Amino acid sequence: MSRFAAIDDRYDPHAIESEMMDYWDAVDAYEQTKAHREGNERFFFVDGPPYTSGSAHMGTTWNKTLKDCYLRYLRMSGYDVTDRPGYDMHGLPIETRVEERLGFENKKDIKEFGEERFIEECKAYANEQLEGLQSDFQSFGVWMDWENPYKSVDPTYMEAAWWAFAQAFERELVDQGGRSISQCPRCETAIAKNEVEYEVVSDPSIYVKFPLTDREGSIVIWTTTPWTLPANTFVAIDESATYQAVRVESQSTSELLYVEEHCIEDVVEKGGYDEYTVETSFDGSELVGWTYEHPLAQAVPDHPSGAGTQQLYDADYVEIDRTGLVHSAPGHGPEDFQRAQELDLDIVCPVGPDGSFTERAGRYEGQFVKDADEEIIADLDEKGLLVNADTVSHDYGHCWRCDTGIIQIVTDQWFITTSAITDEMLENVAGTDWYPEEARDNRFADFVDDSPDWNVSRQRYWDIPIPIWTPADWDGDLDSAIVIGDRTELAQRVDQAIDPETVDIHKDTVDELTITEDGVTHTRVADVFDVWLDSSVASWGTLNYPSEEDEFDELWPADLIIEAHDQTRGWFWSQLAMGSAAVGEAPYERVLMHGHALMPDGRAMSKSKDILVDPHDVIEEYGTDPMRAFLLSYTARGDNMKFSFDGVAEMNSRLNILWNVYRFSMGYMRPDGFDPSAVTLDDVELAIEDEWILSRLQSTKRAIDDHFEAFEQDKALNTLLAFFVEDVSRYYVQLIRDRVWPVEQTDSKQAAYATLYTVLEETVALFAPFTPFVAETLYQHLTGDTGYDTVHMCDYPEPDERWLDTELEGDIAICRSIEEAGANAREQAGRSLRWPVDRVVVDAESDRAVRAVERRRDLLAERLNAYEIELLDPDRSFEELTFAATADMSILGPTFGEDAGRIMNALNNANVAEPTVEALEAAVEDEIGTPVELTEEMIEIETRTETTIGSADFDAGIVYVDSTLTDEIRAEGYAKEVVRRANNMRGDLELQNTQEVRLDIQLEDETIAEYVSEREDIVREQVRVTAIEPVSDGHTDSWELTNVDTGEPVELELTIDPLVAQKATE
RNA sequence: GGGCCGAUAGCUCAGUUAGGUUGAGCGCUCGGCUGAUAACCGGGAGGUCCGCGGUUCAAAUCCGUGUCGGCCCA
Repeated sequence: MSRFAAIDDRYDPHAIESEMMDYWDAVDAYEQTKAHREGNERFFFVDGPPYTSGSAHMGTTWNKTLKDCYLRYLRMSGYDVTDRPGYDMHGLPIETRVEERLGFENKKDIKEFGEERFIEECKAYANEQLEGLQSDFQSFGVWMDWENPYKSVDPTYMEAAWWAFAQAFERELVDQGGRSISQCPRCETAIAKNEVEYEVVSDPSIYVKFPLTDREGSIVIWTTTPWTLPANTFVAIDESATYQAVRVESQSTSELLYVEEHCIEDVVEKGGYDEYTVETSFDGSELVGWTYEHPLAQAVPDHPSGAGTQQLYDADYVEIDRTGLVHSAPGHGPEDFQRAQELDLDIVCPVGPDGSFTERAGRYEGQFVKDADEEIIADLDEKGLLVNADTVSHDYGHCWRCDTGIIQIVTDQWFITTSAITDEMLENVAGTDWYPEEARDNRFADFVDDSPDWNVSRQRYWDIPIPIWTPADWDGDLDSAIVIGDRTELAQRVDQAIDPETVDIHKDTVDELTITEDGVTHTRVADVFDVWLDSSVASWGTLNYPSEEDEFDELWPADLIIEAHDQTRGWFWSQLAMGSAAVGEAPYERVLMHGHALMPDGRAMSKSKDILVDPHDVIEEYGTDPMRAFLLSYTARGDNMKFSFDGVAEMNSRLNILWNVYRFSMGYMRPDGFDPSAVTLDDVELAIEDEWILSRLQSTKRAIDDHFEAFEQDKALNTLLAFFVEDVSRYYVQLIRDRVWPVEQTDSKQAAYATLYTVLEETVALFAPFTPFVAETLYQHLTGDTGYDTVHMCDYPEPDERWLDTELEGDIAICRSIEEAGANAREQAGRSLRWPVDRVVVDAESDRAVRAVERRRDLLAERLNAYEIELLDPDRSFEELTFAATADMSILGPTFGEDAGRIMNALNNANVAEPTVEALEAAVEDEIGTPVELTEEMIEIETRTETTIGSADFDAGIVYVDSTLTDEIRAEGYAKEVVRRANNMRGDLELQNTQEVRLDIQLEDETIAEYVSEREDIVREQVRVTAIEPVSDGHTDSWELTNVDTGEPVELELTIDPLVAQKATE
């Protein structure tokens, strides 16, 4: 592309995005960019693998966009960055999708279909989904190593999990045995607590009497799961609570019930008893050891009945709620299980993996547990043990995939005993840096501290097989179990001949393999891993460890990971647990934890409920760069992001300003043949505004660097946008228009071009990590064949002290606030900026402001269109004014205490003729009725004018605009009115900038015509007029001016004739 | 039920570490410019700082409490 080639009139994100995609492909931009940094310092980033189900949602889009922004930034900063994307492709969610697809209802269907075929179907499904995600991510402009993603289903990766598990086993952090787990009865597998989703459902709510066997009466318990009563083993109470024996009576009966004292009324009401009397009080501790009869003793003859069962025990999970006595079934609930282990009680679970009662459940055998509730309640009623039966709406856990209500049962599972290394994990966490920092200390550390052992086994098909082989009739002794750490070891030890390079190690393959050692044949345990274990090994799996060792030795642990806050329970935790268990270290050093993408109204997005914003729709409507800019302009440090279409549109319009500034610049540089390599900043004499914008550029780069260092890409982007929109577009470009307009190649013009070029070239590079498409387009147009093939090969621009001048920046900041006030004052005076004013008076209150005005008087005069700038230093003030004051509360407050507020108001309202403390004291006394003693520190005096002169405050003073008319002003003003109309016509005629014309001016008012002719020079220069003369064959238009003195309308007719010769050269 | 995070202009967010009269962008509105022109620029109006209570001369800011939203855990 040739330098300064014309760009489209309008910023069209879609057009440039598809153009740049093709361009990047054509020049191998990504590959070149990576090669460019090869051999530099390495940066090890690990991509948290998205799950391969469905297409990318807004949360994933935000996540990947953040990653892309930081990776591009790091690469431009010189690092050789690892950027291998990953995909989490195993697990129950994919199994259930495939089951749905095949029309399966439960595990039996899978067995009939064949495990091997089912696994193939899962693999095909996961790969299909992966393709969709890859192309989504690419369309978001994300640059990662798409040719070479890590996939959790590749044997090389699966081996990383085997290796880690074997390490943990060697460190004696693996255990096997019965535990209370959450079971999905449809999927027939244990599911992790974090896979349980809560939904409000209606369940039975029953109060049941358990008759005491060593004394009169019954204890009362409450439960929402009648089906757990067959497994009742003990009842828990709170030792420190007070329980009471209550005599309850109704028409025919009178009986004694034991409940916690605060629960009596509720139980009496529920039982429908007419009267009650409290007979005795007991400390909770007195109840321990009481015995009762199992409430379903007849229906369930084989109920838990070992030593110590059907007794009352203290337990810390008891809440004073309902009855204060808690039915405990260690075969179901995890807390009950744990307490029963402590108490050495029998643990009985009469429920199978499919949720139906086993023979130990007696009469209920074969029924699905929830279906048996009704019969159990009826049986209790029949025996007179039911106090009350009702229903309750509450949150109940459901399977995350198939939405079936989960049940708690005790089954044999494999664990990594993370609870044994809690301290080590906490120590490892302390060594990591989190952004935001509080997330680590408040949220993550708490979670780590509380986390129980990690159940890593699942009774399913589509995941990494647990690499454990055990002898027939294994007794549970871990010493006789064989754990395999990789494929090479597998090939060496199994009885069958396999090739470690090609063997697939999914369940269907490894289940066939046996290991015979010392005459004993071992077979593999049937379970597969929890899918969370897959991604927990990503930090070495992504480096192909253990099959390749070099990269692991050099890079591990990860320098950075970037994920959302829901990963505290997920990937942040699982990686820490696995790293700690296998290697004793955290696998990451820095964590950037962002929030969730919410709906515009603040609701959570939910695909299943069809509450979502689809990134594809956003891209289609606004384009990728505006979407990226929007996403990146939000803080990535913990907070959620409310998606906003208006926000994306806003970014679109900012990028449009970017586009227009480049178009404006190149529109002059091109015809002038400006050559940036021949004319550099060192070759020209810079004007004050050139020096200023160059300094602003340095300050901006410095701020952006600081923000990136702190993982505040939002502030970096907002700083950059503010610089470009406010400093470059709104100020610098406005200031240099007059310098680049003349046809002549002036030194001033060259200086402006050299400056502008520097600013533009560095700015596109600064934008590159945020909005790669528009940055690339503008870079290519700007540099043509002289630059890199892609802007992403540039070094990220660094501040250059040589151009930094903070004093000048301060001056201009003050001048701009004076200009702003001046504009305001002009509005009051009713004089538009096109008309010059005789004088502007700046009443400066600070020495800093005085210095700025003294030094930048010319600039101010030009910007304010004033013939003269009059400066009043802090000692002097503008006559014809009254004065007011602003209170300084930091002094007023401590001095006057509770009166300070009233005095402040009085001061703020005061209007006095002299700027003295005495005058203000009088005014304040007048208002509040009591005398006060003020000092100068308490107040800041300001002026107020009531004359026709316009005035307005700025940060450090007041600006007055004197709009008195003079003939000189009239002449210039009317001439500019003509210029405006003439140039309007040039625009209508679509004349080129350099096109010269002849102009005929017809004004009906002779006085005004006289004024215009006085300043013909202005018209000639600003309309590129060669001659002002009668024109017979031009384009004519008529206008209405206003007579500034009378307000009367004045007729103006202009005729323009473009010169033919000029046309030809254009 | 518990932990963490959040609530400030019509919208999106700063300001809370360190108490001292609440800011920006967008939108709205009025205007300017008319050589970036379906662009660009300026002025203005918009606030119970979620409610209640407390500490303090003074609270958006500190403390307590409630409500609503998000994440996590039960």
